[in-house]
Amino acid sequence: MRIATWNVNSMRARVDRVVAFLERHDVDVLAVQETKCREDQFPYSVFEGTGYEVTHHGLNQWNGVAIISRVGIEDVQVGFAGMPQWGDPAADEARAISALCGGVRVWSLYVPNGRELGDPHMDYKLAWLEALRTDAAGWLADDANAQIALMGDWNVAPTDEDVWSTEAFEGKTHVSPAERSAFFSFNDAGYTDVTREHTPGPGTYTYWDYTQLSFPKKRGLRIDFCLGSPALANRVESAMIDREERKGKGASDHAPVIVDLT
DNA sequence: ATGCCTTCGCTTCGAAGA
Repeated sequence: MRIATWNVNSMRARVDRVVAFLERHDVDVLAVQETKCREDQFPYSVFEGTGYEVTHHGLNQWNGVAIISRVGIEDVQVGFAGMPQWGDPAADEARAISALCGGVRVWSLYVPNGRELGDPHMDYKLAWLEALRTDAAGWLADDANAQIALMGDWNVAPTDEDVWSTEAFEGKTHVSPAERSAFFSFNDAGYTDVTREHTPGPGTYTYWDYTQLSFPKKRGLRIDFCLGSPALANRVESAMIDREERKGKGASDHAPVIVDLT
């Protein structure tokens, strides 16, 4: 089985690329982030006849997460227990959706950006990760053999190797000790990044800013990951980042990450 | 070995992205 995650930066603007990507790589399950649309705006009709089912959660033009699967979509869950809220008045954001796909509990996660160190959005980001970690630890406590894939845009570059320039990111979000600690705390909860050993760095990224020729200049970040429970990690045969998808007109600023399971 | 930012909704510029 082949699973993948991709921050598409608008499903409506990118739907043709998404369908082509699924076909080109023979993907079974795709976790999508930043659909940037409401339910009534999601291009469901494009997926009719492709053999894929879709579940989507979107509230407005921001965020939005979906799962596209041809191996079934069962027991859909929107958000997670204790998920922090944002805004005034505080409200849930569309940053997490989950479904059972071919025996794997697949999560599509869009971790809050953080914006700036010291910004309230950074507190929100850290609280969001902490709440998710607590929940995710509980899922394994309930069933140590569960196959769980925490896939998405984590908005954290876990190591210095995951940033094109540590100097350029001095004092910036995505690389702070607090964010990296929050990311690695998932290891203590029983989840490991299943992609890195198959996509070694340095210079291996999943995101390149649209501005200043970041992609051709190889100025990127590695921030999109699949964290697997022990039972899922044991099934991982390989992983790859589809850099080709970042090229050309109409590309997302993120590249898809693909994981092959036995 | 790719191309100088893109998306959305609408105060057609501003907010958000990272």
